[in-house]
Amino acid sequence: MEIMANAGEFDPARTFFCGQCFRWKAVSGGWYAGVAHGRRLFVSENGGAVRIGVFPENEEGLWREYFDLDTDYSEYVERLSADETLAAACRASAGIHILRQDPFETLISFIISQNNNIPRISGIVERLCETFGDRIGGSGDLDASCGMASGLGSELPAALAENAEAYTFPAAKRLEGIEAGDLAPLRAGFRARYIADAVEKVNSGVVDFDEINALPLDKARERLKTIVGVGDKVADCVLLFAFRKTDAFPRDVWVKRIMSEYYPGGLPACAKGIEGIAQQYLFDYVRNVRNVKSIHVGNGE
DNA sequence: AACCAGGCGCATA
DNA sequence: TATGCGCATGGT
Repeated sequence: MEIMANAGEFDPARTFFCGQCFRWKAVSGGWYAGVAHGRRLFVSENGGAVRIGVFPENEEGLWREYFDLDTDYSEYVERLSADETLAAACRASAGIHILRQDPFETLISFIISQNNNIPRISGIVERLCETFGDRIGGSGDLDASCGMASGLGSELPAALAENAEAYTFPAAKRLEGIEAGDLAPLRAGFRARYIADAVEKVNSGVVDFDEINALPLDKARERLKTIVGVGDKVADCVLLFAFRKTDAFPRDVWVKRIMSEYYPGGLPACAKGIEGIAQQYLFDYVRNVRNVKSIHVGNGE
């Protein structure tokens, strides 16, 4: 299917590699492959048109929501550009969209992310999916997808054939009763017991995503933090990347460095209410655009 | 061979 | 409230 992104800019690479998700990868022909909502998904963009290769084809609304294609990001950029540094970050990282990811997947992924690096985070998440998820992209799906893809240009079938097989992220129910020891194949280290605690609290209803979604930010954050291994940063990642609470403001070490360098007194007034959006531009800016070595690292000189 | 990685829990003052 | 340290694992 083809969808026109509202107000132009949607950049798949910026969106997928700005640190909000861990399962998307670039494949051939300008396509990106990922898994969401239990589907194998291929995406490309050209001149404002977002092409989505997925089966079944009749869920456009779902993908509009997942990719946030109906939000006008130029309004965010315009607001944030009142500040010089944010303006530069927005320019450099144009095309970022905040995905609406599954809450459980986001929670587990960012528990895994703590004191960890991105390649290893992705590896642990992938092993979780391979071990406990459902295999998708079998030959039946492939045939259906190739038929579906015929209107999307000749590039997709090649990209698809090479990357057809994938595993869904397991639902919490699938992991019911799991203990840290059962997660040994993931090689998640000390995070295994955090994952187990999250699974237990989600399945028992102690942590209820619908309730959390309806709560104001502070209350929602506190609820998530009842899970062992979830602090302010992981909680805010869930609130921003799963519930799209734009005032959530995950402070990782990179954002902290930016804050101490540019905003010792806090974000400027133009970011009020959209701190999370500002955070994402800033994070991508220092990690993927600006020379990383040029940012002030450490506390001394 | 130390040091680091999208943090967090716990101990200590 | 504010520091400091250990933590599993894997890559430089």
